[in-house]
Amino acid sequence: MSGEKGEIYHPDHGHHYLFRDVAEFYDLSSLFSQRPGPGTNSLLHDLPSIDASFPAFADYFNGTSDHDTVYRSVDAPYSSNVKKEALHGMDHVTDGVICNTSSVSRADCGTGPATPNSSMSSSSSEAAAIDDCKIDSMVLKQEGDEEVKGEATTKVEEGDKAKKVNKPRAKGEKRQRQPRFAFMTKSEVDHLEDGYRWRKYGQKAVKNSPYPRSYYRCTTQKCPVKKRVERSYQDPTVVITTYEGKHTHQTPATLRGSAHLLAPPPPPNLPLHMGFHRDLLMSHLISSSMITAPMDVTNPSNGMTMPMNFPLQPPTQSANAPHSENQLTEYGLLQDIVPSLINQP
DNA sequence: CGGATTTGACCGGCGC
DNA sequence: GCGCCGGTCAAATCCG
Repeated sequence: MSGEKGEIYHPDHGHHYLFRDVAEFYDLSSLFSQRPGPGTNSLLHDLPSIDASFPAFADYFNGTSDHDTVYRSVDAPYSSNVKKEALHGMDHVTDGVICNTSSVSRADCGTGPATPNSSMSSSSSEAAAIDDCKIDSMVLKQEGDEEVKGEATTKVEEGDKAKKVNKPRAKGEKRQRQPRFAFMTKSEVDHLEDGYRWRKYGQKAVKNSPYPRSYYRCTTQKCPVKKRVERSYQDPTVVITTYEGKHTHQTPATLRGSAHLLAPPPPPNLPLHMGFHRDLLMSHLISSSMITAPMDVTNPSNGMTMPMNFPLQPPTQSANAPHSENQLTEYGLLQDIVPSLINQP
């Protein structure tokens, strides 16, 4: 494992949680599967910069995960390794995830047809969006879950105040904010295809940013999921996509109008609900992990507000190359990396 | 013509 | 209390 890395960022707290390889990513993603009830999970509560009540990582997409957690904070010095090690005892990463994801990712970012196994590939548009490999990087960003944060939440960040609706509501009734999860993606396209169908319902100018924020709703009936898309004013090449809520349906975008493109169900050894989000995340992860490292470290205005002086593997060759070259080399790198992912123990 | 997008208005929370 | 601002609504418009 070399060179793969990424971040999970908690904007409320201003901390990034780094992972250096895919194994660590899954450890990290496990973090988001921690959905402790009140009074549980004291280990996580002890950690300096992450909320123990994060909803399941996977839940933002299509289901739940069974992972447990390990992570790292950039701000909090890596000395949190102590806790990390303590948390390692909780790990029980699900098997089979990486393998399937990798194949999907390769297909999604390759030039050939997507693998039929991929739920991502089921949407021609999204496949195209990812196929062109405009997505250079990604940061995973957790915005917290007010519903489960409870007392642990002390302050809600700007933009995290999804609380009002114009529809009349019962007296004193507050809108319950759904769990949120945000990606920071280096991409030329604002609205990244993610396998679901979205309807834009609003656009607002963002304070202190020249770029507007767009609001989307999942078009699936009764699905409460929304997402916001905006560009980072610090780095216009970075798109911040924030998901809110949890899809109530299993099948992504292909539900409508493209039944012929529907991917076959995932292999029986994989939970159905793991299909899409895993594919998406990993496709992003893989592309980003190979490309963004040097930029993240050297470019202070790339949309990440945190210093990037974390210990990382040396950049890949593409990492030092200009973006265009990155995009060119990504295919090969991606294909190179896939076997290593598959072979993860 | 139906669905998606645009865009100005409106609502409500929050800070001062 | 007031103004700012994020989020949403909904009519108008666009588009396939």
